[in-house]
Amino acid sequence: MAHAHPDLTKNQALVFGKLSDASGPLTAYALLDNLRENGFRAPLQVYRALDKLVDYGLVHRLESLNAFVACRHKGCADHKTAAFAICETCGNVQEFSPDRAMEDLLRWTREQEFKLSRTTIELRGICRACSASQQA
Amino acid sequence: MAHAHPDLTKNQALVFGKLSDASGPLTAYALLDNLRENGFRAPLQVYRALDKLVDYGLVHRLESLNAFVACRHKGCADHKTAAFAICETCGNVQEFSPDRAMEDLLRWTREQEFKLSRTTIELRGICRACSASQQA
DNA sequence: CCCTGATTGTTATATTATTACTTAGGTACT
DNA sequence: AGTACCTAAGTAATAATATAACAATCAGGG
Repeated sequence: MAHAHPDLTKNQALVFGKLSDASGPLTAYALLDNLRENGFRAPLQVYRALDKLVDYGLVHRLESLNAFVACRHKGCADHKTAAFAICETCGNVQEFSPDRAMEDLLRWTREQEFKLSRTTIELRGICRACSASQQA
Repeated sequence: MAHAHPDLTKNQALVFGKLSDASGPLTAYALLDNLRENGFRAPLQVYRALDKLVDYGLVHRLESLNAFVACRHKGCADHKTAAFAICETCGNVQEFSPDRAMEDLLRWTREQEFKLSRTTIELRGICRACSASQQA
């Protein structure tokens, strides 16, 4: 996990731990409930930690779910080109790196002289496993 | 505006009208406030209309803003490949159609056998006009 | 007329996120 | 030690976004 980021504070480490252990995305309030036994009492404790973790590139926000996932994608802190495929049946999220697509988007931003700060790419649909089990 | 969609109901037409007249994205509650003089009283009136309009492809939801824009992109109801560049300084939103990028994403979905239902592509940054005026 | 289905209206509530202010901990300098 | 400064953390209140549940209305077909 050789990411370039400062040491995490106590709350950041707790939130990152929960997200890393989770099998899928968690909402801020799900994190809060999971962390009450660790002394969390208020939403802001979660949101503040999430802000930093997203800054550091350790966590991604899924805009279309209002939820958060730990980054599984080596090096994504570097180039910020993560995309997500979200299964609407099982809720699983797969992170991938659509390099060609990003090239095209970057070409557009250069042509338009748009100074890109971040990119959201989220695909919604049904994953292979769910399609397979559905067609029974 | 030759889109293929059923006739709009009264509320749908009101909401679509406001969005078409607007210079940028509007939130559901901004729409509600704008439509009080037209008899709107409750959020659901807006949300229900928006659901249909998004279905019909007349309106896009901007996930990263929790806001909605009328579609400016001819034919987007057909292939659902709209992308948005959102200026964080002036709030303007530009819709475009990143065909190459979508090809790459579709290739990925085929490889993964992921049944795509919808795609969100949103770029955040600073538009040309705002960069130009900033550097004064 | 009566049934049906779609739309709309209304109230209440759930979910997500932020503002404002306070308290605590560390570091650097004197 | 003292204090000035900065970051993190705690707390309370509230704002902003979205949905559930149910009642009323309206149009068309038999």
